[in-house]
Amino acid sequence: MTPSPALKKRVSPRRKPTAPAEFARIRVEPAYRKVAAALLERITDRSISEGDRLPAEMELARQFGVHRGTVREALRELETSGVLKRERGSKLMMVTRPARVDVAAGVSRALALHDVSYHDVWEAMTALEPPIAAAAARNRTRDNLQRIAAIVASDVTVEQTADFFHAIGEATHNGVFMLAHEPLVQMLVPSLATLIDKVPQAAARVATAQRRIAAAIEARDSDQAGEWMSKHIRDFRRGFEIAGIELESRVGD
Amino acid sequence: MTPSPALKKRVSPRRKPTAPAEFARIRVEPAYRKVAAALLERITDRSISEGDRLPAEMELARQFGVHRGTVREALRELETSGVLKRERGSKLMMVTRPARVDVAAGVSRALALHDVSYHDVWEAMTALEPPIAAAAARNRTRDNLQRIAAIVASDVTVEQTADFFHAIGEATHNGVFMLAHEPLVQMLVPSLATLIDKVPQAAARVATAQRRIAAAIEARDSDQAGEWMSKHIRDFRRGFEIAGIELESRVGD
DNA sequence: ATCGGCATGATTGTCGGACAATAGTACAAC
DNA sequence: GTTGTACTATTGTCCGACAATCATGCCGAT
Repeated sequence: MTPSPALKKRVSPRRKPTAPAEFARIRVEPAYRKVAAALLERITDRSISEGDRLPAEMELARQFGVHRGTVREALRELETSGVLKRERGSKLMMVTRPARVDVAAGVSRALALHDVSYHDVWEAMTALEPPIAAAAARNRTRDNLQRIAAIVASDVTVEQTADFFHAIGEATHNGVFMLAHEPLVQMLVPSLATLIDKVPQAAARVATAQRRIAAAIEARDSDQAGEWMSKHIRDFRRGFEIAGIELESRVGD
Repeated sequence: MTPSPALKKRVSPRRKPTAPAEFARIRVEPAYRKVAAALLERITDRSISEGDRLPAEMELARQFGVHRGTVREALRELETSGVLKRERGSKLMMVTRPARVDVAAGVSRALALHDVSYHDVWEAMTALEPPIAAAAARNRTRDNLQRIAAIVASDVTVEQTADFFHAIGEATHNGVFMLAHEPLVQMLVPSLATLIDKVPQAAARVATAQRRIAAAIEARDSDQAGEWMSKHIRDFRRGFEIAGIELESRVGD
């Protein structure tokens, strides 16, 4: 191995704990992870900030004193966790704030692999969406209102429904809410298709609910907004039953 | 470039849309991402299932017809997204379901980078935790009860508080809930330390609330569980104010 | 028969070095 | 102004190599 200081250390790892004194586990972290950690720290503490471009791989390799391949592996990590991205066909990596939709995609995947059922998703939405609608009613701006109105005015489709939820989330002006209900919506989307397809009255009911919710949000009536959202979500469940979607079935991908 | 069929294609990418007919963007995906996608698909559709070991890197490289370095980059992606892991000091990678805590860590990081404030987190907890407690009251098993009792019986510390929330989450038996409130708890944890430190009566109040909530969950009284959790969360806010934690300040890392 | 030790092979982590394809840029030609 | 050319920087991918580590099986001592 060709050493290159500081990062080259490798320590012999654990061994079956045998006798008296308990030792702390020895962590042997590969260099690529250290590099990733080092970069991530600079990003989270904002010494490299949003929109900055990262140096070229070669340059990073030089600075860290590791091989370019090692840097690349680190970059892949940061890229998947969403803090690095490449803008449209550019070569250099740019520091970004993880896009909600990407983070949510990861969460959705995790949930799917954890065998959550439609019932689980629905239950969570029952709990989460009404307060979100209420918060939206409290915090919405005129811009939010416009966006919501535009969506409500258009035909009910799968994307339209997703957009609706999305816009409500935005209107809360609370990043936690936005990020929290994104995965739920993502997981629901595929089933929405069958729902709109198989339940004739679905589109109309959804449209009505959306209008009511939008109106309440416009009026800053958080109670009403929550109420109607509550009904809206309950309606989804009825829709599932009518469409013959088994509530206990795993939410597929 | 040394070709190796199937994955070696590279298409010349987009060019400024100039005139009449709009063309669809052409996606030029690097091989490492294709490899990652291919592996991920086999994992999400369960043809490689939980606990299976992945073949060695060389073998994968052979199968995909790419270089080992390329495979490694793909593996790093899957590793960070949590579907691959290495069991304690083993060499081969194992397929896993992303651990909640890891997924949540990513979410927390994203939220932190999105400048959410303590108020945002608190608002989300206000909305989310009471329904979770209610669901826990409905779905808890005896095992959950035991675990909760054990936690409530021990001294209030930062970890103890986190464990409490964790245990409540488990008791819902709903993966969505578990995953949803994990990031919130993670983001709260650092501030809990100051809270317990600076507010003398905090520990006692927390302990009381925990007991009440636990009792309601044991009695399967979901309304009461929600009620008390609601109070509990409100209390946190008061604690913040007393401790002098600025609600509008960014939740640091 | 069991156990510690040792050679052996497989696998990962990391390195050096190479080259084609692409993006950015600057400049000349139409 | 648009188009084409030339040059450079950078990424994506490859080849090949080697040390450290893990798993395994063999072997001799107890």
